Amino acid sequence: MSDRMAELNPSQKEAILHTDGPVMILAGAGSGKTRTLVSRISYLIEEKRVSPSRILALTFSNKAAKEMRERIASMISYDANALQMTTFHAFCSRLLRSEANYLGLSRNFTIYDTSESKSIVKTLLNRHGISPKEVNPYDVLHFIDSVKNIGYYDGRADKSEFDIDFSDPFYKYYEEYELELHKANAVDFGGLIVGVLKLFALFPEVQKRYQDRFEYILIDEYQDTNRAQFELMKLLCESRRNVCVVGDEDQSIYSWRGADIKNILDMEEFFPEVKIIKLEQNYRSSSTIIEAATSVISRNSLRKGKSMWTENPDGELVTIVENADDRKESQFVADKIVELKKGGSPYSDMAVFYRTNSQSRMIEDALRLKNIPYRVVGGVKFYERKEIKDILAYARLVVNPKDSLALSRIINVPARGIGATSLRKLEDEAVRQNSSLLEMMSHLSDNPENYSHIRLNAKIKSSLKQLIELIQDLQILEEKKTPPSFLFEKILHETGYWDFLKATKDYESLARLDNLKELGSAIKQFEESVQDATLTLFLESITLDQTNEEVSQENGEAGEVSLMTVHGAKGLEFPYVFVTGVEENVFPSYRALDEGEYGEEEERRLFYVAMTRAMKKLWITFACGRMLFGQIKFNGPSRYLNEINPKCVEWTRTEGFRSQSYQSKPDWEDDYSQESQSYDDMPVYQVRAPATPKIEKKPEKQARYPKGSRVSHTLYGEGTVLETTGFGTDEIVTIKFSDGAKKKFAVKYAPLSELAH
DNA sequence: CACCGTTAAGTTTTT
DNA sequence: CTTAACGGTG
Repeated sequence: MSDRMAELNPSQKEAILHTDGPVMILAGAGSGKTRTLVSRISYLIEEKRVSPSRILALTFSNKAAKEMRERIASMISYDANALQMTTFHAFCSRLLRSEANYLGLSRNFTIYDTSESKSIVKTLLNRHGISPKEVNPYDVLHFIDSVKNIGYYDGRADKSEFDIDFSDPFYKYYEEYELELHKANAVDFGGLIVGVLKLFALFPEVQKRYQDRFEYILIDEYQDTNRAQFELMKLLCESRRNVCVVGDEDQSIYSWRGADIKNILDMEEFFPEVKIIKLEQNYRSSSTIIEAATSVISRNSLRKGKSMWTENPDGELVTIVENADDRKESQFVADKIVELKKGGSPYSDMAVFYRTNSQSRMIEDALRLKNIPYRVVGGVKFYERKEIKDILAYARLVVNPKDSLALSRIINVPARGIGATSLRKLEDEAVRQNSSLLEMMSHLSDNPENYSHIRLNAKIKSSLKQLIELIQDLQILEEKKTPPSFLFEKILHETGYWDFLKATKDYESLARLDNLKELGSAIKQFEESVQDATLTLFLESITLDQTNEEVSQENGEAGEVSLMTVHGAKGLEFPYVFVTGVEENVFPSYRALDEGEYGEEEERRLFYVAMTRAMKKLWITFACGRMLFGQIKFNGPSRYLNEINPKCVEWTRTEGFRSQSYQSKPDWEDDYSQESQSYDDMPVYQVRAPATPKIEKKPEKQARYPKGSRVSHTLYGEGTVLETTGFGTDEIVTIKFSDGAKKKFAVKYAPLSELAH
């Protein structure tokens, strides 16, 4: 007991000892949140003698769940496995499987991921004769998703409580979509949560069972929960009200998935007796980094207001590095890593962050060139590869014969002569009969005489029969609890998939064979690590936990540099951090900027998360030109760079700029007095003219760079304008540079300046 | 029905 | 740069 408390500050202790009744812990970045949570759980178990099986800890991400589970295991002597510590989605999935019959599901239901949901929406639209160009499937899917995120489900009694336009044509698609999923014995991500809400509402005795079971409930990453999850929490803790939520509104970065800041604000409304504890002391970062991050986040208006402080030393300045292009940027990062390594720091102390997964490629190239070991966290979409999805579709069909989406995916893979036209005929017939595709097909196969209206040639009929028999064989084996790995091998070979890949002897097919072998070992590994490993559970783990168990070959003491998106970095910390691609339209992303102020604030929180991962030293890099969609774009430095308290940063530039006239360093020193204590009220200084000017310039009738002008370009040097079209923001110029190269630019984006004649 | 090549467009983040 | 979608040919 004394051990556990010795290193904790008073607020942390309070958070641990205040076990009964609702508690909300507002924990700033690096304030020892996980340590506090873990100590709280072990205190409950060891001091308050609460059985581990009666504690439920829900997190948002698998990573967080895993980390907490490991830390708990090392802290308590009890069996940590009895502890329910999972993500909301995994918890709900398991709950729904064991109570499936109540909702008319089978316990082998399939979980559809986003791309599968999208396919369903597409077929629905198609059925209405609507092309994806007329109605964007994403918009429909987004509507459906938001309906579920606020906790609505079809047939809810308190309909009017929900801000949904029930006459919206999209609502009709929602209803059809739900029906379609139900027919397929499938549930999507949102449906997992809402399914439990519905179950509890319809069957109070079931709710009671779970209420009684969990004496203490903890919720981590509370700022990322949506309304549906909030309601789930309420339903679970209703009787005892022993709920502890931990979050930080400044790190809320999932509003696009329905995360609702209201969950933090409403906590007091629903639990008036809630004890609010703030953890504001940061133990992670240097004081300079804290100050830099605070100066950025304080510009957000949507926050409860928390003041972070630290006793840590000042440390080094944050370095902002300007690069000519994304390649130079990656090279800078690689060079710096080499330098740090020479200085004695292990690779595992360093991390490189980026906004989007696609940005990792160039960084990987640069690291590989210098033989720097690295691991990409999250990014690799192993389970999104065609061959993997194909084989898994077979597996899904075996487990859940109603999964018509899976069947239509593999009906002609490998090629069986059943093309789009035949498939359409079969699907139409299944819809007509209101049965699943597989069910209809096996009727057809058994009694072909009843299906003379479907014109299919003999070859197709026989290959259908073969396919159905294979699936039925596999189903029998599956029911007999045959090990998943055996089923996998059988699928791979008896479908002819393996031979079909083997026959095509190109480089790509070889890689696919390798991937399938890897899938095989993943299944083996799953079998060994989970008791009662079924194919259903394996498939579930794939959709719900995409954090591939990266086969990290430990590189002795030095470890590996970690590469990940900023979203993936949440909850982690590293002594040396590089935040890359900090440019307008990248970070903040152009997509978020479309959403206006709300999107801008969310990206700012994301940037704040990125900065606060760093312990000792933080580099923020941006590239002047970046390859995007196969084109070089000039976005200019991110607006957030201007928001960092200039006292905390130093600016540098790497080589590679052709033009000497280009000046980027702000002249802050002049306007920004050293003695100024409060920078919050200071205006935002321009690094240079922003790429997309906020203030509309009065429309110029004349082109800025008429034909024949002499101009200078940051990257390509000096040149002459050959042709000019448009004016104002639409102005396009074609420039011939001194080295003879001709290039076309949008004046709005290109870093051009005029040269005197 | 299968297999090219061409063209157009692009959610960014994750359960 | 990627991928989906389309159109033409065998």
